[in-house]
Amino acid sequence: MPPSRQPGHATLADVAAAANVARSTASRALQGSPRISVGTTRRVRAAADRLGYQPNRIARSLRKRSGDLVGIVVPDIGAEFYSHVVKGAQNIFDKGGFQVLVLNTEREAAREHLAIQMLTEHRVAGVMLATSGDPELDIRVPVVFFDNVVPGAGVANVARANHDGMRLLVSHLVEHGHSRIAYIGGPATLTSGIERLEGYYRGLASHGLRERANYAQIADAGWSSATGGEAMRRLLHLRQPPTAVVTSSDTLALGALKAARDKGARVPRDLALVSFDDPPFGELLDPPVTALRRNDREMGELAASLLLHALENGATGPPTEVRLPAELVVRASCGCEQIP
Amino acid sequence: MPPSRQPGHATLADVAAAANVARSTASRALQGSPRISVGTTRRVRAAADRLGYQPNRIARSLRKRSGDLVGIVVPDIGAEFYSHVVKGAQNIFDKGGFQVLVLNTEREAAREHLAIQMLTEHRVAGVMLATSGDPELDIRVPVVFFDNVVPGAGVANVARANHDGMRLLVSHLVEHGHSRIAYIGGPATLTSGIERLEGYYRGLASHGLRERANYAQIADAGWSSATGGEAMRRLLHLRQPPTAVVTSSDTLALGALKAARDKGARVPRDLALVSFDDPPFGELLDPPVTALRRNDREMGELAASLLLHALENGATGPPTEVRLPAELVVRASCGCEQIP
DNA sequence: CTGAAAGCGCTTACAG
DNA sequence: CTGAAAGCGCTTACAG
Repeated sequence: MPPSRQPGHATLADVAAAANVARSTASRALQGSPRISVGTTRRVRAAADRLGYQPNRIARSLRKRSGDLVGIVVPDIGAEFYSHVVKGAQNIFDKGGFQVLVLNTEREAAREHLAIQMLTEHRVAGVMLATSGDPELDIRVPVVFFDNVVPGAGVANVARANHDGMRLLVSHLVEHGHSRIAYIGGPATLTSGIERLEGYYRGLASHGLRERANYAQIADAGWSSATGGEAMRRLLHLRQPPTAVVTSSDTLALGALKAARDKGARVPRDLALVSFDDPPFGELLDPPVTALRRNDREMGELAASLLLHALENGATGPPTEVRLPAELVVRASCGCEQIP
Repeated sequence: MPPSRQPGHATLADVAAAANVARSTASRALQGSPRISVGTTRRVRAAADRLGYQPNRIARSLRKRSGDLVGIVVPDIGAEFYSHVVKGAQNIFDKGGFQVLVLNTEREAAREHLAIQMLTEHRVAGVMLATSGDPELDIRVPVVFFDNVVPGAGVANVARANHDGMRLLVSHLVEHGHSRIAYIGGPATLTSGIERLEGYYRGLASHGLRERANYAQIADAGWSSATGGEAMRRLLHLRQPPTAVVTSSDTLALGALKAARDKGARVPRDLALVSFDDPPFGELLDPPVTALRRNDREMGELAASLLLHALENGATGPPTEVRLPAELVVRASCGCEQIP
């Protein structure tokens, strides 16, 4: 026996009966098919309104063998960066008529794996994924990787210009006369961890500066402020501490800034600080932090557009590889503006 | 003609054929039904593995007439508060076996209406909604309202202790000797806008302070920093400006702080400032801001738990009304700690 | 313990 | 222009 009828959900059959037509006719009328006469269409629509008919998308998806769901998988929806990406992406998917299933992985490969599986079981049309490094990715639908890139995979890869960005930051510190420039970044396991560290080294090299022992400090996988602070403390305890630090995220910058302040180091007088990822309200910090402009929402919009395009036109050829350009926002923590 | 078979998606029929059993048996084996012999179960599972079978949840939902989707509707997923709520809620739904469809409304009633309709058409099991005031809400599934309360509606209402929180803030300023205390808040149309303004007035009253003309300034519906700044500028231009300001959100506080600083008002020496909703990294601001501790994630977890409970046990009786308690985090902007 | 059959609510070739 | 029929991929009474 099927479960009892849910009250409050008229079906297409109900509408058809009320309008005195076949289900097929009702279906077509509701779709606005030109094959149905205007009179019938009107009658069906009226019946649907009268009954408060709301089509069952589950049934439609099953029958059409394609739904209007799309998945976004992120390490942490609570992180500003990801929530902004999701927002940007949703803007685009909305216009494309897609609904968004958001999954959190907490940066665990196992959860990422489950997330992908769940999305597959829901037969999503496509996926936007900021991978945390699931080693055995098995995605059977079009996927756009963002933030962390999987070269050559999916229909597109969207990431920031990590190399350029870091070099921009390092160069700016060099212009301030620094040569003892340290680095605080996330683990060098994923795109941004690897590329920003490389960018730091290249930045040093391009100015003829040498790499110093223990000047590259690595925080935890969550790029947490706490471990950013610990990294800063380690740097300050070095026999020859740096005169400038570049952090590879806003969260790390904030932790580092607080640690420096707690240790009595005045920024930028005793220690200059610049950061990837402009901290929210960076201009209100003490001191205001020089950083790279955020383009979180743009990344989401771009990634979503690329996915949408693939969904509509079919994926063709190798993945599109996109880098969002870096732009420096100069404030005081680098030494540019004097603090009163 | 039905659309052609999608490659890469084995069906239950495929599994059954491979295991030499009926579809019904395969289904039961995969569900771990005790009615099926261990041998058969093993055989079916092996076949499923071999074929990479991933059940079609769309089909299952249609047949069972209930799915594992739940909806969360928020005004702005990019806002820290909402992204944290969503994260907390997802934690809970995850454990309950539900997937989360997140919808943005941009604070527009029309979009909220569409969001609810979309969720209904997807036959979600329940909804968590931070309403922006859609006047004709028509939700046919269990709903938990959060942040903005709709008294008596839904299975539960979860909000912060807005009255208590504001009075806590006002009282603290009074303890610092202030009597000219102004307010910057969001529009008094929704729960937090209304209740925080009321809380401000009650706070004044409970200390025998009178309401002063133009001391309650209202920002825009997005509680944006920009309009918070404008409100602060209006206050500073008053013939008799306040000596202390309480803002009803972190974003307003940040805008107000910046405006005050730009006008040359030193905080807290010339002007004390306290805020609802601890700003992220409030301790790193200049000056560190005294505020109410955030409990965003808790709100999400609580709201989700209440919805889950209703889903499992059926909604019974009037809605549960929950208020998350307010707690003051004392820093420097109120005048408590002296700035060097 | 297993299977044949019905049916969830739609859409769409096919026939008229 | 309209309708009867099939079928999407499952689950579950019912029968054996």
